Amino acid sequence: MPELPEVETTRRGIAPHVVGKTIERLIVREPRLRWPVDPGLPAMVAERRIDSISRRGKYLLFNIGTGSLIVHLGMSGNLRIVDAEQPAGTHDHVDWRLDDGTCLRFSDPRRFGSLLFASAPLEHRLLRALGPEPLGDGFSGDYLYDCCRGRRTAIKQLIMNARIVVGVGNIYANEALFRARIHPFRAAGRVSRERTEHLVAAIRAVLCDAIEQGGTTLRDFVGGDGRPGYFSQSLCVYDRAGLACAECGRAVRRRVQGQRATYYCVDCQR
DNA sequence: ACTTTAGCCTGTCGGC
DNA sequence: TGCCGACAGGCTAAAG
Repeated sequence: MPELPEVETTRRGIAPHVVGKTIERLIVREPRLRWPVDPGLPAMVAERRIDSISRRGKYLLFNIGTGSLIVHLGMSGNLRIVDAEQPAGTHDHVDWRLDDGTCLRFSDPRRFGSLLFASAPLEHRLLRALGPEPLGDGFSGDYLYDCCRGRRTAIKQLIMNARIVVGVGNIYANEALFRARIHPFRAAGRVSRERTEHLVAAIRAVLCDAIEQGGTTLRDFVGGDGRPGYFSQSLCVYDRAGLACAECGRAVRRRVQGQRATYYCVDCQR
């Protein structure tokens, strides 16, 4: 499941193979993604040089002279460098054919991913209202504390809200709350100033650790080089219902919160 | 203004 | 062996 560390791992994996090269042809085999891919998109990017690949939250931006090609991996998407001769499989929806023969392939079984073009990507409807980057200066204990004021929503749901902070999905929200020893169901407005500081530090730490380990592979995530991520081995609570908490030994609890699984330690998290 | 819910998709897995 | 329902989940839009 691509969250920020997986997207960043992908970015780092593919950048050396595509930056500085020119898109000879963009092949869209399946336009039915999260939003239908604009039929005019291949023409808009053809013959353009990829100057850089940047990331905003979970979006990857292929910066070409006239704007950016925006890619979101959804929950099952991946981008890989493949041999152009390799036949496309059922879920290989898009190919970037580059001028030196390199082929970048977008594969996404569940088709929750997206592919769009914007001349000013940060002003695009989907990116405009995003909160600060969790690893940037805009995300601080003060900021998060301000966001929590008067909110009755659970702290876990608040940190997963991309308008508050980007890139924190279910896995890392669970892990960060465990590290910060905060109960996921606690009302955001009842988290102390000191604890929001800890939470910010925990979110940063868990994301950095995951990036260092190439992301988390649960079933099918692979980076741009096709290798899985190893952070799964470092998970303390996620997907560990019934197993012993690494801190106190008590069984990790699983509860459904807002349609998604929440894992936590009843003793360690308050 | 905030909070909740439905919906988009398909592969995988447990139960029968 | 095969069928079926539940589950996985980021994100938006609409409803409450």
